[in-house]
Amino acid sequence: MAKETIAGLARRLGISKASVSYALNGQPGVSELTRRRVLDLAEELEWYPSSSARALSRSRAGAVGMVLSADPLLIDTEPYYMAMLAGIETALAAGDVALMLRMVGKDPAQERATYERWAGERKVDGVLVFDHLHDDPRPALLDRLGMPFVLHGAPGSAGPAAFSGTTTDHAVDAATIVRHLHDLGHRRVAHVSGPRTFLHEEERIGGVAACAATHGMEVVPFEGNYALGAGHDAVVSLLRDPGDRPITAVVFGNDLMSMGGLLALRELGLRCPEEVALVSWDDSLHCQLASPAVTALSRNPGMQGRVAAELLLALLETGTFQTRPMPVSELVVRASTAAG
Amino acid sequence: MAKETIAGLARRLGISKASVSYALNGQPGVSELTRRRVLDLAEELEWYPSSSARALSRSRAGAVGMVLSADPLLIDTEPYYMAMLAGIETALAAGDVALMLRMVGKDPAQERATYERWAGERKVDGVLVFDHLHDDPRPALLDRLGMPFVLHGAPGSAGPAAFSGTTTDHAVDAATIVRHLHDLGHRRVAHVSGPRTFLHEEERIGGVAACAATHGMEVVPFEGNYALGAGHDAVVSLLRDPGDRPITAVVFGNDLMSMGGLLALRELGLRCPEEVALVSWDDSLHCQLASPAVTALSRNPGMQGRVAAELLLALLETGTFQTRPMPVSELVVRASTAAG
DNA sequence: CTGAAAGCGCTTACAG
DNA sequence: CTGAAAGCGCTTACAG
Repeated sequence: MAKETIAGLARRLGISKASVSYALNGQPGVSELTRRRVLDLAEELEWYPSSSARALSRSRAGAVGMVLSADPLLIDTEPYYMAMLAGIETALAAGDVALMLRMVGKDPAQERATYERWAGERKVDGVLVFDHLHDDPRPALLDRLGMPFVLHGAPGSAGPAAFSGTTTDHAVDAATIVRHLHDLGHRRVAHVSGPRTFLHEEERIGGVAACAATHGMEVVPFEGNYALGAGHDAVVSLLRDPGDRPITAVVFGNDLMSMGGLLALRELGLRCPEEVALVSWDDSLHCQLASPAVTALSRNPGMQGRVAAELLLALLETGTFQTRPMPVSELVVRASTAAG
Repeated sequence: MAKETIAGLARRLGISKASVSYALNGQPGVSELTRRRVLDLAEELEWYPSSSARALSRSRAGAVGMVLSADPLLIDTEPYYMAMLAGIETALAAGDVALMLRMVGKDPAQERATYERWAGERKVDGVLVFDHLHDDPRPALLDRLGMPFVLHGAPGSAGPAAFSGTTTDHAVDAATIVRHLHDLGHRRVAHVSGPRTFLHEEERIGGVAACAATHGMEVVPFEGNYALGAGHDAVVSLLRDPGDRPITAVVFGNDLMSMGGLLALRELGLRCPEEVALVSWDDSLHCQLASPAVTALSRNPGMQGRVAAELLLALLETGTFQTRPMPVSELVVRASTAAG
């Protein structure tokens, strides 16, 4: 079949291209009868307007982009991403916007190059950006490029921002975790965080320290990189040599590090939770399946993704910035912090 | 900055739009000097050609699509998808083609509607299709739509196909697993497969049965749905009441069902591997982290995704169908099948 | 409510 | 090697 066009429909119906266009887009300027005839014919022919022609004349791509910048090591194992993606796609599909996905390594230059290219080619109308960094160059870059964006996961401590984003109050989450450990009698705990270049990790570290101080607890910080091995190494270096005041609980920045920590405890012959309790800052199937199952903060990545996507759609629609705080996370208590 | 166009570049350089276009696209028809001046100016201005204008005039979207049609339950937990996605994106990025991602529920109508829409709008130049089904309606649909596609994971038994695809010889993989269990002394095993609507599951079931027969082993089949609960329920119903000839090993169609099976064994008080051995048809971090760690077939989803994407790029480039067999999978032996 | 026309920003024969 | 022009398939003021 030769590809049908709007001109073809117009000819068949004996009307002008403009009328067909108005009818299709719900614009005024056509009678209801004409509109119906157009819509019926389009359906009968299984015809859809060309996305590139539409994009060109509207100066709107009808798609948004997302760069997944992550360690190849993590990308295929971190369940958080996939859950968030599902939420994002759900919201975008509802708004009739397509998702363009790009995966690059941990090299920040590649992420920036992708944004420059997308902006130059007008390939996407906006982007979703993740993990607010210290001195994050991306907001300024995207502003310069005229590319609308939503920053997902900015720390809650930031004031009214010059851009759209979801925020999480990590200090509250930190307090939830610390209080839980305090209630169980822990007085000296370790906090194995992700890299401090992430603002949310800064906020978590501060939150854990502050809440611990309030409760007269001591915190030993350890900076990891979210990989399994980092959790393992952290536990080995923190717990191999207990000393006189041993650490009795470890809080991990994500589920993979928690799993690494669990493996290390086994190697060291330390029993969990009797000798060392574990808490993960992200919940996932890994935490549920581990033995002992790991107590974890349930952060609902699917919902977070959905909200971030909705903010982006709203930004594209109305041009106004919005900041939307995520609900406080819930701690799912499992065997790894069972009362000793 | 007002958005630069090809006309603007031409004016600045005092040449025609055509020359600029030829220079950018590596076409003959411009002097080397002119080409350099164009390229240099484009770089200086950080200018890229508009993707929609290009798509419209070339009748080529510069993107391919992928519909992830899966249970919401599985989508956020099945690591196989994410790994494959990474491989796909790697290949596409190298070919300068964008990836359009769409997630829909398990409803096949939604997947088909997406293809119809994409074809009508000429939003993508081709699609990647997964999981060859019995009487799969998708190849015929895509042919009718004139949409090039690659079918990933067709069974190896199919003859020279009328379309491009990667194939896996599941019978060989089945034999690898069955022989391993036979060597360990197992004579009565269960095979908890995925749905039989998938051709590859048919082939696996047949392969397991055939190889077992050769070795004088008995196989109890059980049809699952790849979800954690299915693995759990299978083990409960197969092993709760051992009888006189108990099942001593269970083969699961994917990692999630394996994990469910492991949980069920624990509940039933059956020791693994001493009383019941476990094998998973997919490897993942779950298999590595489980205790006992689960013996699994390592299928390299990243490589599979990469090859499928390369086939699609080749198809778009040359228009010729290719079938590419995947290498035989390797069995990673872990504690769940340790010699009793 | 309808039609003729310009415009979105490229690519590509076709003359020179 | 270069320039003027048509075309890709829509949208959208502008007249009627």
